[in-house]
Amino acid sequence: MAGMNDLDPLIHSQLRLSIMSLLISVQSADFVYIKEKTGATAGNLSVQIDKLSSANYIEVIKSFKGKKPLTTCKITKVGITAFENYVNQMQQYLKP
Amino acid sequence: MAGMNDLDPLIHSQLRLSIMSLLISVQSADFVYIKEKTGATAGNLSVQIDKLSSANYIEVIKSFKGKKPLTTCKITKVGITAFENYVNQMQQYLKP
DNA sequence: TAAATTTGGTTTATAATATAAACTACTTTA
DNA sequence: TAAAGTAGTTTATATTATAAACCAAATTTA
Repeated sequence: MAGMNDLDPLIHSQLRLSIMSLLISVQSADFVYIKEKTGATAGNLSVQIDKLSSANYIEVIKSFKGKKPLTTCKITKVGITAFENYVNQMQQYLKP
Repeated sequence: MAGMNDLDPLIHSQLRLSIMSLLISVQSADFVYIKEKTGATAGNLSVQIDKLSSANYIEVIKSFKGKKPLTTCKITKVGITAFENYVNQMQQYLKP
């Protein structure tokens, strides 16, 4: 509770936190995998991936797996830093 | 990332998390004190205290200090449990 | 002592955010 | 070839957070 810095709102949303939490521990993950892991709807996931991508927290690579579209996500250096900051900030709330 | 349980939305909001985090470590705190510590506006604080109170996460006691109204907040047992659950859940996101 | 300001809030309106539903484009299967 | 499935995006709506406006009483200031 000392500093009480604001939590990065871009990471703080339930779904975006799940996405970042997942991507921090893997090389990359595709749309369907993230969807399954997080339990998000496709629409919501699409929107939140866009936001993280716009902030340059993640990189989105669009390709094809055979004839099906494949959206692959990777966390960026900026994203890693932002997530680490979020973790530190959040810890202050959890153990006051 | 294993279970990926949902975070209690009642606690997850930035300001309500701040309130709960503050109240978990003190006997009680009054409106003005919470307002200063969290940096919230009075309006927002009033609304969020109501929500936590409605969920029985905190107890709100209205009295007077001299001639001025005094709103005192205390975390309840329900609130303590909810906060502890939130902490455990959040930890899974922070260290995947 | 009357007017202005401060205190301690609540209520209401608006902005931001999350979510769901509908839609697109293409592919596979019956 | 019609129906169903895959992999998403777009748009509309519900939820949530925030700010602005307001209120009543007390206090300060001119």
